[in-house]
Amino acid sequence: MGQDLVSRLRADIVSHIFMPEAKLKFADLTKRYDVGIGTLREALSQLVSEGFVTLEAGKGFKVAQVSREELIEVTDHFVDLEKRAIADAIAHGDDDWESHIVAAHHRLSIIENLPWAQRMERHGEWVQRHREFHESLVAACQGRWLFRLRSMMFDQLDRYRFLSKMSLDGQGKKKFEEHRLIMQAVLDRDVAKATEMIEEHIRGTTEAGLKVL
Amino acid sequence: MGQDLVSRLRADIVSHIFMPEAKLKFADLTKRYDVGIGTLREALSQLVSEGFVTLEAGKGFKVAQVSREELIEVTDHFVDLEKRAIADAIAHGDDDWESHIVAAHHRLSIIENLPWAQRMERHGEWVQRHREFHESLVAACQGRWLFRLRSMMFDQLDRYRFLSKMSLDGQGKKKFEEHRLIMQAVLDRDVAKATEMIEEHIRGTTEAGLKVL
DNA sequence: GACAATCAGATTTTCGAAAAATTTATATTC
DNA sequence: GAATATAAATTTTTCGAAAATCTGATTGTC
Repeated sequence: MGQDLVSRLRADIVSHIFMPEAKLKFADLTKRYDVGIGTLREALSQLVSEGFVTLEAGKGFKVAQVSREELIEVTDHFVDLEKRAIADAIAHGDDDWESHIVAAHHRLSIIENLPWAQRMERHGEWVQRHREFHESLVAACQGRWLFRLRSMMFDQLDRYRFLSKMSLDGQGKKKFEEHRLIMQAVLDRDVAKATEMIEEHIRGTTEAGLKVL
Repeated sequence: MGQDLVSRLRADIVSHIFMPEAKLKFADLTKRYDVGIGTLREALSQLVSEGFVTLEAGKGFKVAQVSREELIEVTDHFVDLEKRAIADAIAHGDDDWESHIVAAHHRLSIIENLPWAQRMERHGEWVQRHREFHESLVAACQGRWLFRLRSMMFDQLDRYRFLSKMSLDGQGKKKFEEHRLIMQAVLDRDVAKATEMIEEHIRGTTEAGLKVL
């Protein structure tokens, strides 16, 4: 399915299998993903609007750059949007929303509790479950564009989260504890605490990323 | 060129040539725009990420809905982002930026000074020049994502601007004067006044749109 | 040697035909 | 007559060949 190809491409860009500014040639990609040129082109042009890929007319597709400046800006936008989305979700969330959060957190904690080496092996899964956990927190957000914009920024941060993975080694346990506390604050419907913790959580990761860039 | 097709499609959606929720069939579109299916698909999938079109797997493309709720939400996001972008642009803009604003305003005023009937005839051009004027105001904005997000919301508002066109009949002169005053405030580097005026300018149009929806 | 023109190879872009899927219409059964 | 199954028609989706474009090397000229 098409949407799945977009996700696979994005995942490969996020995990730096395709390095920033690398050329994305159709000849290579059709082999790697076993799809036709047209299908690929459609997926890539979607990633252009998402900001992961750039397209220069006649010169083809390239992986978008990463930079300190962008990381800082994206972090600021994400923190701002995420706080609002969390508040919105806490205001509107029901029992179903709560139980989905608990479930997503459990799935994430299974990987986060693994020994370091194993956790690294399953980094792709971690990214996925981490995304799902954070998304579950704001799933009850009523503002559709608020949700959309914050998800866009979250996806962008995923690229930098991978970079910070290296300088993050010792911090695994700390991040894990933060996830639990954020969940608790959200379930307690404590907007002030939840937003404050989220901000600290995100900015901490960004700090680590800035060290590598 | 591909990008141009995206613009033409967007313009036709904005101007309600394709009504909200209307099905976008390839058979029709290939004739209308005289391009192949693949090219069309690429353009449409870009409009999906922009939020103008929806895609249900296997069921094809449809024009995205419009609603009071969305208009209100998009307005709020746009006002917020535009104010920040204007402040950013005023902080960084140079002489070149200023002169582009004056030029864009002049081009817009040529159409806005036309008698009502003629102005309506050239509504497509007005939309384009109106976009260019507003974009020129924030062109010096350094935050690339701030610029991007605000442009996204501006494009969304274009859909509703068309709706408000009808209930706007008497207000043409007022809007024209507002554009001049906003330009003046920006050129004076008066952030407080510029942001205040922009907000009033936008919310006024949204009010008109809400009457129709 | 510096610069422009030319050409071959590689890459992107476009297109429409074939395959897959969905919807609509028709027939069959209870 | 309603419900289900079958067939036809419509529409979407995929794919790769052909056209257009770009890149880089080679040749020729000043």
